[in-house]
Amino acid sequence: MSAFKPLDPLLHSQLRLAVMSLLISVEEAEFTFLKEKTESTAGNLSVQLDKLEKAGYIEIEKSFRGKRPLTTCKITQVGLKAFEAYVENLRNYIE
Amino acid sequence: MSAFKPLDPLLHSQLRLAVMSLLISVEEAEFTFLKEKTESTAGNLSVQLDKLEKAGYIEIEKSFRGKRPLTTCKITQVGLKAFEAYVENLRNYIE
DNA sequence: TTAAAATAGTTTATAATGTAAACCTATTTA
DNA sequence: TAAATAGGTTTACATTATAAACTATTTTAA
Repeated sequence: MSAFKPLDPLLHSQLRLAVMSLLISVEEAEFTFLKEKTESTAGNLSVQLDKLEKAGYIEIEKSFRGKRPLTTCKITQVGLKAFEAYVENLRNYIE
Repeated sequence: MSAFKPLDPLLHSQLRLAVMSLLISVEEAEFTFLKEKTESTAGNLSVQLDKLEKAGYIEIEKSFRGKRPLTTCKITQVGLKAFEAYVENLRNYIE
């Protein structure tokens, strides 16, 4: 019942979890927005977004706003499911 | 309000979190009990218990049961506070 | 008008971390 | 008495997280 199931290592990471948490509520967010909200460095954020994308948890779209590059992220269905499963699992550890 | 405060790295670890979770409910547990419940290897558990002890989150007592070594762990007040703070913080990420 | 600073990131190097394999010592069993 | 079991610890390795350094473009200041 309250067995400790493995916690998805992709989500059990402070910054990636914060990113997913944000993406769940806004459903589309810019790189700079995520950077500000998570108070992370750009380098760290860039790396972690890549990992989430490679896992299929988020989609990253690169475009331009005016003349400047613009990176936009949104959560996928796979990502949403994974997040929910992670939270459900985690509850057995903290409740 | 829902800022992402840093998650205590000592607790944001699958095995250590499971151990703390167990110790909160039983308040005294043997090495082998923790090993079984967490389904960890002895080596891994040994290392993680050391870290928790060095942080002052648990107390480890070594004795003998009959002729065999017996390692008993219990959570400290510091550990309890840290766990509660961790969980409180974590809620901002997952709720 | 060109040097400096800012924007929006990516790549790379490093340090920390988690994990299991290998190891140790004593005890029990065959 | 040899082999297996109990109860761990130490160590080596591979994975990670993180920030520093870097790239490329654009805006601002002198």
